[in-house]
Amino acid sequence: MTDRPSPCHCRVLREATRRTTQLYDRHLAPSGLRLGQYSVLAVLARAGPLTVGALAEALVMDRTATSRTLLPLQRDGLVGSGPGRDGRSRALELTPTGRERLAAARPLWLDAQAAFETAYGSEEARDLGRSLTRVVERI
Amino acid sequence: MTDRPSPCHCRVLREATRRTTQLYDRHLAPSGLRLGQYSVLAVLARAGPLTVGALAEALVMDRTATSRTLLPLQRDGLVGSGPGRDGRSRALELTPTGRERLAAARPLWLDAQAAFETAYGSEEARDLGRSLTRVVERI
DNA sequence: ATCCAATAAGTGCATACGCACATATCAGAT
DNA sequence: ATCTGATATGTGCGTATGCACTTATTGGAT
Repeated sequence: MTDRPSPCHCRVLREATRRTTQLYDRHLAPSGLRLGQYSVLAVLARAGPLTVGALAEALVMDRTATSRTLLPLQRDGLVGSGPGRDGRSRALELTPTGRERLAAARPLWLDAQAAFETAYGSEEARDLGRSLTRVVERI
Repeated sequence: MTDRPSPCHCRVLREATRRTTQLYDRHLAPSGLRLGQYSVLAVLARAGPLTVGALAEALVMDRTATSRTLLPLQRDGLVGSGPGRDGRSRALELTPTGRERLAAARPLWLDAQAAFETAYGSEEARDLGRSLTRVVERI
């Protein structure tokens, strides 16, 4: 019995993520936000003013990628940046417009979340979430 | 008790995928391949000549995204395309160079796969793979 | 006061991803 | 032979992602 190596963990992660992102993006489309942008706004709404680095850490994202993800959000006036405590850092926070857009998008996100759980199973979804959180902690 | 909605399934998927992709890409770096490119070559090596559409389906990827993912691989001579049975379709297959690169990258991929399993747990990794496969099937 | 390692962020470059739309081809109905 | 709906692919556009490298500040050591 020649042990075949297990299927690529990274590949199946990416495949599941592509499918799931499409589902969420379809639901969020009327809000004009993508899932990634919704996540940024949600973090800023909950965790108050953040530096780029802190936001990146919260999103488990590269700092420079976060920086660029912010560009369209700042361009559209959803996120504003004031001076940080340093001359180095910026303090990012939602604008009033940003709060409105987030509020408008939230029911759509809830729909997407519900659609995922209906299709996949609520229990299983909870377990999957725990498993993925462990991936972030350990990898 | 106000039921807070569960954490965003899509967000945690994306976060885990970002981390994991970085791990695999670091391991694969000496081969000059990214994990996504390695996946393309691996599918073509196993499933013989494929059309763009069939490759996209195998990778659970949008057709047009697949098309563009192929560009650097074709530019670098790792994937070749002959005429398909139709005048419409192309038949994609590995070039000899592509087979060499894939063979060279495979031990690096095995390292990455092993690193993931060591950090995350082999059993848990297998379960996670099954869960993610179900996501692809159901979402 | 000056210098330097550490910190926060931005740039250049390349790949990754998908939607809306356009183009080419084919297979079957007429 | 022709028309038409289906099929296979490509393009324009915009966002997503991260590495290597650079710039600006800062806090402390001298």
